[in-house]
Amino acid sequence: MSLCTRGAAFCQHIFLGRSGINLLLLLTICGGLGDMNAPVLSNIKCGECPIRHRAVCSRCEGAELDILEKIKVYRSFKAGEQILWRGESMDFVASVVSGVATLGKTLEDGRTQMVGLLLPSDFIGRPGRDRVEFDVIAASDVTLCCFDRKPFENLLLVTPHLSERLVEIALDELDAARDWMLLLGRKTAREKIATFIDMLIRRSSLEGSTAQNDALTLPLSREEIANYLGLTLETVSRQLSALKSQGILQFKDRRSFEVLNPKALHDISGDDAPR
Amino acid sequence: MSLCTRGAAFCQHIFLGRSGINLLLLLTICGGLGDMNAPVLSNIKCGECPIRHRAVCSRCEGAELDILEKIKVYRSFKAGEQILWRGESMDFVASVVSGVATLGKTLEDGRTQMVGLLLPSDFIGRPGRDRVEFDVIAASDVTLCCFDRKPFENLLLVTPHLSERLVEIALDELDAARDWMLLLGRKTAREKIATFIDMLIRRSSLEGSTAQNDALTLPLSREEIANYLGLTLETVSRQLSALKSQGILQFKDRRSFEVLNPKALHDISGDDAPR
DNA sequence: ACGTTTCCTTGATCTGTGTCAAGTTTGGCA
DNA sequence: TGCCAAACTTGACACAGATCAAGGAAACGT
Repeated sequence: MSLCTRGAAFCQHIFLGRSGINLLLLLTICGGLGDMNAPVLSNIKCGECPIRHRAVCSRCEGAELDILEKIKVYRSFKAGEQILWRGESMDFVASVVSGVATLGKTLEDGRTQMVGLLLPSDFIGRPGRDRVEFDVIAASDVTLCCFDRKPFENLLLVTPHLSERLVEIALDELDAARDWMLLLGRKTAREKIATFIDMLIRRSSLEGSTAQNDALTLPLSREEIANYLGLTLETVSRQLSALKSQGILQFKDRRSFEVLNPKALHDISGDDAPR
Repeated sequence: MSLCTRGAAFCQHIFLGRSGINLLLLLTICGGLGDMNAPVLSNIKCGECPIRHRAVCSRCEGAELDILEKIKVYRSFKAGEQILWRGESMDFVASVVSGVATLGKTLEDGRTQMVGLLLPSDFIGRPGRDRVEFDVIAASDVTLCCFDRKPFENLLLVTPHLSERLVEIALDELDAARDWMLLLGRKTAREKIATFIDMLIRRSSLEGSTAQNDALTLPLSREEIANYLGLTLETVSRQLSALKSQGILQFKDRRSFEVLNPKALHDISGDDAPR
């Protein structure tokens, strides 16, 4: 299926610039074949779901959870696959169960800026909006816990636990977006990189996972990091090398590394409290 | 009560070392004299309120409006006055009735980035959060329609028209923040200025006001524009001069100007559709 | 195992915007 | 009315980061 969606993207861009065709294909695929290349993980029981504590459903219990359990569908995407196109109407909302996805905007001439990073437990979609304002792309293999939009919106109306959490999530995103505006507008390349890694540390410590000795993995390629930070991939590479040669980071391979001096890193980031 | 909180914020800033003196003056004015210089406009009847059609109360009618009418208090601030301090607990929420306010974040060394611009009908404050994450400053004389936070939050719980609109507003802000991330991360100085003026045009055409022949007023100083766009004030000045000498803008004085060629301006902005 | 491709690093150079420094205009106030 | 401070403009120069270019290392398909 990943092949198909890519094909769709292709057609779309050639013929329409944006809209109809790929939707049709997407629909066919999802309805018809299911995810052939991207294995459809069988739905995990909500009770055993690894992202339950932070996801949109975190406040729901008992009967509410049973309903969600019934209408949810897991869906997987291969790394690089496009999950949603800008301007497309969005027929589902979802939580990220595993993997990393990016929200991106692009100028006509191809310059792109990432406007959000979706890590496990993050939410895609908004009540009352059916168009996405950006592209959503799987940065790694991604599994989503999807709900058809209409049923989900109906459920929202009668489930305060759900809508409350959703408002919270939206406001958190707004705060994050504003922090990022400060970064994009005023921080140096060095500060940007430090802030980014600092954020990875914070985020990974939140996931009650095995805090395996400060070992971390970059969820993005150099180019994607550049798009997230408003830099070029060369500058990202140089700054990472600088942090490495200063003994602040140590790389095991291109993607995984250890933070030898978290304090120094945070000082460089320019943010105040460790929060 | 606002006086006390301001006092607290004041001490904090003096001791932490960030732009002390003007705060002292500000305190004297606000605390000592009350808002003498900033005349408290007598409350306008909600029915006659100029921002009703877009503000948080826009969906309310009849009984709901009566309640709001009863708990609202107008409050005015002089240009330059600080309305809220970052980290301060926020004991009211408000709609901007007239004037312009800015949301700003500052790095330790004084670099600042504006993360939002509040024009008439825009809303300050969020349900479920009592701390502000940025400074709010009156860019011009400002009048706010304020509600004490607690009563307002209680009202939210029983007034779907209000909470729906509030969610909408939060999501609009999120979209705006993301557009701004693209601007900050990827646009050139020239494109930034063009986008900014383009936004002013759009915003002013929304206010059903007298569309007086494309005459517009910059709501911000050069330095404030620079902070909004992630530039320096010199660059802002140069880019405005460039647009002037290219016959795209014509200035009547430093703040008010006419757009001679809106099409060219929009093309420069790099955004796609005129929306 | 091999070639091919993709991703990453590093170097050399260029350029847009920041920085520093005068001037100039404007508006408020005595 | 004229002075003064604040706001703005303009110029000269510096520099962070972009761009252009070359090469290296890991991943992938055959």
